[in-house]
Amino acid sequence: MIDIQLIRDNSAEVIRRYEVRNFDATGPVNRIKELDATRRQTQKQLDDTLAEGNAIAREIGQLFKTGRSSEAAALKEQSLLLKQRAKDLQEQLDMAAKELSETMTGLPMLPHHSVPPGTTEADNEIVHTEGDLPGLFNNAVPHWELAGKYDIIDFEAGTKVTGSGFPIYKGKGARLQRALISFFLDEAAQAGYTEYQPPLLVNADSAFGTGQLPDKDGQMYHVPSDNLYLIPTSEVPVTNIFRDMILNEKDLPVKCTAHSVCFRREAGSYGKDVRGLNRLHQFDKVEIVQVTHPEKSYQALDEMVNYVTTLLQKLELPFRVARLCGGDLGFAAALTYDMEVYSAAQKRWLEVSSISNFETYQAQRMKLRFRSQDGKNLLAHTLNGSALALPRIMAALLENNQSEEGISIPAALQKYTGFAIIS
RNA sequence: GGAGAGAUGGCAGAGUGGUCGAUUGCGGCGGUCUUGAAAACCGUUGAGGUGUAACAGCCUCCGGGGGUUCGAAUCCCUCUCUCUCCGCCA
Repeated sequence: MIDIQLIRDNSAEVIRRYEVRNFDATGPVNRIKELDATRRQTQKQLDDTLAEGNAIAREIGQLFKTGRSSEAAALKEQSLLLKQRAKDLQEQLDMAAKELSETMTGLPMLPHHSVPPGTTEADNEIVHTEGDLPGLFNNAVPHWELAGKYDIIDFEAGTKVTGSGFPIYKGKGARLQRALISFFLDEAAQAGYTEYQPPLLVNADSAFGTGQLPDKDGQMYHVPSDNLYLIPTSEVPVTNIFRDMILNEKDLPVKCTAHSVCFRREAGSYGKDVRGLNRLHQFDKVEIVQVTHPEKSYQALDEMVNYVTTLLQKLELPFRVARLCGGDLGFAAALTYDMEVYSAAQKRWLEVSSISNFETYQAQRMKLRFRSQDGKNLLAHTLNGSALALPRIMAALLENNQSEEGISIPAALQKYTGFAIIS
């Protein structure tokens, strides 16, 4: 949710900035201005009515105290009239406030100035590429074949036990998965992130706070008997730890990391996107989350991109960094960098991390504030990124490191796996 | 799942229909004292909205929602959550 003050101050500028998302905000913005004015005006009338009622009630109290209760009848009648008027005004106010809130939450985050124009991922701006692009991988076998060859991931068993998109890792495959989780968590701890183990189910308030509800309702698994949602990412429980909080400025930035299993319904996905490990209903991910001072959030975003870069370097995977264009930018994000690794057999880039600055979008929804040095309560900025999502890292490791002898494990991981090769 | 108790400001804990946004203690902040610190003493200290040049003023909020009343933190209904006991159980 954007700050309504921006619309009050300069609505034309707001509309202009939305253009990079290919979004015409004229209608909603003008409606918001109307509703905002109505709301304030009605609020004033209501307050005055209530003030008058309070004065009369006090007066009646005095009459009772001094034993002149018989004189209160006229005042009581007047009070009842005011009460009815207040009720009507309250209804008007509620209607305006409700529509205002709905219209506000219907607006995506204002894009950062650096967001490039464009409509699809083809328009994303590649800001960095690193590592040897493996031309030598002409005979590379895709990971779903390697998985069977070395008996490390059983897709069929997963389909039988649950359904498609729920693979079962086995033997060295399971061990490699566990190694990656430990590696990522240890690295994050070293970079100053505090480790959390959050719940995998969240309530509706939390899902609203980070922006999954109401818009991405269908992407989450829902448990109706308890009205809880399986988390699509640990961003949801971790960021919501700070919901309805006023932090001290000196406690910023807050840096958290968490491993969790993630659940996504992925309704509407098909084809090569869902082959093998490319897109799953259940997968593991280590996430990093920051809550920062508004003036330092872009510095934090750069720091997070740099941090994920070091992970990919240690895993010796070729990768590139893309700044998402307006059309590809998520609803809640002001600026997002995608990190993509090259997958030798599929010969394409796989997104393994998405690092976003939400500015006040989530903070506004969850009332996450901090007390500044001059005593004001201001909205904080929230950011998060994958560091990293496991399945596609696994896919790239398998495909890129294959040889006649087997699949070699990057040096940085060997102390976690306890083996150097899968053969 | 069954029975009972409870939910008040950062925390602890009063308040049971009429200036109660709420006594008090702790904590926090500012000050006096001190070379400095501690102790002591004095003052200050919730959030949101509206309003103002800035103050002031006004409104709302005592877990959520609804009701009774001229007037509710206080009475009634309902939901949620927490605690204790029993049952079940990794």
